Amino acid sequence: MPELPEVEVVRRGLARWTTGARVEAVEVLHPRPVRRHVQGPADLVARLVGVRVDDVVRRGKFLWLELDSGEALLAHLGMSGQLLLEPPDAPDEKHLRVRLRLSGDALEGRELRFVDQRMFGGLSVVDLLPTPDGLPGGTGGLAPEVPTAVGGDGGTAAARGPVGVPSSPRLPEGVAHIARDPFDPHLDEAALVDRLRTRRSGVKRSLLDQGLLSGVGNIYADEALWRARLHGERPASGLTRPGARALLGHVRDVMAEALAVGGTSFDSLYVDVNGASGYFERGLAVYGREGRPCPRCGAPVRREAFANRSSHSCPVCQPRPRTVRA
DNA sequence: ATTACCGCCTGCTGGC
DNA sequence: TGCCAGCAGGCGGTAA
Repeated sequence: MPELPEVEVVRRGLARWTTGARVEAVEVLHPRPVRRHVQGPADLVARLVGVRVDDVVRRGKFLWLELDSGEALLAHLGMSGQLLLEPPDAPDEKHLRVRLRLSGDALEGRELRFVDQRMFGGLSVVDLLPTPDGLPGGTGGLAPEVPTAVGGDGGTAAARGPVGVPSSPRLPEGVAHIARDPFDPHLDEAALVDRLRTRRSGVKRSLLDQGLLSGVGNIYADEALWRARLHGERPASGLTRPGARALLGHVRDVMAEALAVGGTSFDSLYVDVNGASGYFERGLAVYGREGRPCPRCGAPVRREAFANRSSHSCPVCQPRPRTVRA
């Protein structure tokens, strides 16, 4: 399930190999992943052929290619989307949805493929609009190399290192409602802390609200809450300012550690542009580990229903809040 | 404005 | 063996 670290790994791969490339041809093999391009698949193709990729930018889990036409190829990986760079003679994946033939020196002939089993994700071409505040819209450019080291101390240094460079001060149409993410240098953390503390819903639900803070999904929400020793159903309004700041620090830390080892690959559904898995699964303390010992206290990890999915936590380190009587 | 829930998708697993 | 319910879950839409 691609969350911010996984999308950033993909962004870096695309930035490295497709910046400056030109789109030669586009083939839409399934209509569903381009459903958000309201003018239809033929229009999407027409807008892409002949344009050049100027930058690859990410905000939260949204990713886009800035095009020299003034538009953006906007992508969301959803649950199972992949953007792969492959030789044209590689066999088509079973769930290949869109193929983009590109020309560019760094590509060495490879084409870009959007592969998506469940089709929650998709591609569209939309206008690039100025940001309301005039600040960069997200993280772009050629970031430092993704470290290939596996294991080690979990990437404490990486948690403090640079994540990317600012993009142009533009956002694709329809992305303005997505908040800045924890790696964005223009995230207003004080304002976020104050806003978080006005929320009446649970702190996990708040972390997952992409309009408040973007990039956090179910995995990293559970991991950050474990680090902060908070149960996800604690009301966000009950956080102190230092408590909220500490929680955001844990969100940033766990995501930076995951990024440093290529992200989390739970099943084969998340891979980088070369098809390689990430290694952070071994860094997870609670997510997907029901019944196994809490790394901190040894109590068996608990799984609870949460909004038609699951939450994982330690029953000792993260006690449930007192049941609130209506 | 905030909050919560539903529907969208496919593949896999477990129970009967 | 086959069938089906349940599960994975991010996000847009909608209703309260």
